[in-house]
Amino acid sequence: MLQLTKRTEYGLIALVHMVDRPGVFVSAREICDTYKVPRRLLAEVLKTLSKAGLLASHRGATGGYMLVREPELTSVAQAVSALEGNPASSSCSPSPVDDSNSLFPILDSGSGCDMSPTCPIKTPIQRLRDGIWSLLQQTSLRDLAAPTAAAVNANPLGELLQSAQTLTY
Amino acid sequence: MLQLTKRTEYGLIALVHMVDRPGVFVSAREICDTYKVPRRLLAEVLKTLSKAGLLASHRGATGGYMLVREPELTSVAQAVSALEGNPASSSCSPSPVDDSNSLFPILDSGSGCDMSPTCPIKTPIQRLRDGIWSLLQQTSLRDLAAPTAAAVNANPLGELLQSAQTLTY
DNA sequence: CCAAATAGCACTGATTTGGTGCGCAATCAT
DNA sequence: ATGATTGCGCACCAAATCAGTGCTATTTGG
Repeated sequence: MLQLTKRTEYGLIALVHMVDRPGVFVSAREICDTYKVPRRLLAEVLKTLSKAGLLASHRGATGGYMLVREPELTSVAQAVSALEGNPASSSCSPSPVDDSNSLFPILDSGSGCDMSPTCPIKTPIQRLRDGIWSLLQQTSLRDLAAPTAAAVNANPLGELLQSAQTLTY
Repeated sequence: MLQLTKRTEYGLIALVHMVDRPGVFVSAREICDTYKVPRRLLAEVLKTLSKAGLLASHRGATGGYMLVREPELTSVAQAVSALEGNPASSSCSPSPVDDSNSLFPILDSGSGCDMSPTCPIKTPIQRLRDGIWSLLQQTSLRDLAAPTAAAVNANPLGELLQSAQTLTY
């Protein structure tokens, strides 16, 4: 489905939470106590984000996780890419890319579609995915945490988000 | 996963195919013979799109399916919405909307999140979804079939698609 | 009448997803 | 030192989703 998994949602919750706690290690306990997400699962998610290089971890009594980079330097796409498998493993997609340098395998182009050259939707589907992925790529954790007018304007999402309601919660 | 299902891909293939066959009923056989998609499954998909009001069907020997509206009046979002369940049934989402008038339940706002008011990602997640959905909404079958410069410019996807390669297949 | 096509219903196997159990290793406060 | 706290690694499970299929009935054009 065209939907973020719970794991990804939990991951984004955690990441956004850490945007407000720069420079300190935040434990999984603190996060799950705050947002009522399954502790064990959140731990798994944080572990993954850590292995993906988005978070730094520290063990021990006062341990936890911390953003490795500035919030504006980490994109939602990186989190999604880390938490959900390789999204390019679709029928109309290039063969799986093992290039660890590529954080966005879905963007890699190729010719692995078994329906080509007759498939009329190959490129369209890819364009669709590229569009979605671009959205995620160009949305930083900072944008996600507290979208300012500047962020909205500097971001391709901005136009789309103009009409989005800004809730106070 | 943040990915279109096979059903949706097949559906889009069929829809795009029909963009090039305006005014005539296209059989499932013709489509699956052309693009090598499972016949039985494609039939199921077309049935669904028909029930959703995107396609008109005609039974009998020369029967088949035909686009109900002009290709620019049907959005990818409508197809996705018809072929994949209600995408709003997520944790940070409003309760399922049974309003049949709303083709895009994901866009409906509400307060069904069981994590509010502490959840800091509720609105961000929704904005993300809204952004993705807006992309799909504002991409017509025409855009998908043969994106012209005009379509690209008139479409929010345009900016994102500028860098997308235009393959000849 | 027959062949071709959609409509309806039900079903299956494989994969993904959400979530958990448990022991080990590191680290800090006392 | 030592125990409490925290992350780490590995394996596991149940439910949901997904891709794909079987079969029959009904409509319709030639």
